[in-house]
Amino acid sequence: MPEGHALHRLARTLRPLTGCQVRATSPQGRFADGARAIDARRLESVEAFGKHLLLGFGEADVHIHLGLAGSMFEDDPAASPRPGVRLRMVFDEAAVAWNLVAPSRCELLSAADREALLSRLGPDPLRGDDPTRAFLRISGSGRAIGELLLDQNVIAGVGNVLRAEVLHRCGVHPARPGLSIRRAELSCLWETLVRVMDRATAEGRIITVDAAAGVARDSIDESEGRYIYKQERCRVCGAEVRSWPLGARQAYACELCQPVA
DNA sequence: AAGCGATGTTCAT
DNA sequence: TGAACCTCGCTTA
Repeated sequence: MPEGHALHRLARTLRPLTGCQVRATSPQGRFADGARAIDARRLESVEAFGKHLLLGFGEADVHIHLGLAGSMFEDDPAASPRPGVRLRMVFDEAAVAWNLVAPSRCELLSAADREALLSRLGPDPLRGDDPTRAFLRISGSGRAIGELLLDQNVIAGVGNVLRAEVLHRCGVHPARPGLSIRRAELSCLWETLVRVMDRATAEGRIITVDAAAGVARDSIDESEGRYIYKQERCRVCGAEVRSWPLGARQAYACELCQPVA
């Protein structure tokens, strides 16, 4: 289940296929027209912006958003795809096939559509973007920082796990209004996002707790690799973690490490 | 076998 | 503010 790092990781994996010709189909049928439109074209570009993946095929981009349940996986070009595959792209020159399952979005975008999408997204910590715009949005808003972080137009790529972990790392309570967040806290939030998301892109999962001495990082269980998300107790101070709905998702906070004032 | 939640978003009310 | 949607895996029976 993908936050921004998963899409950037996917983009990194797919990018070497640039230049290859595609055979595109929609076994499930719901992207039949789109598959026909890109069939036999060459993949020209692969880019991730926040949680959005854009595959350039000539004049149109395929726009993929995995949503909550979507995934992409690789298999053998000779394998018969399962019926639920929305888009299957076979790259014969690379002897590989890529399958898209259960996306919330899979559509063709014109250049204008692409521009419209990108212009509304906030800066992306994984693209080396300048955070100034995000800082201004937050400083000027009375909405809770926990809501603002999930707003893709404020910062692109942050999901519920990153929200919880980054606010905790920086000692910022999710319910504090954006305009109460101090400059140093804004910088901390952005720098922590960059660091955690870079690492998550490399490792394929969001692990924020450092490995103990002598413990191989690979052996850290995902649920134990986080300070607060879905934890019963804060992994820094041991206090009970409070959890409540905020901005349509469940927020988590340690009221000792993240004072409301 | 059935139900529910999940790292997400959009649309309807 | 809430429901719908996409799929899968985990829990519950």
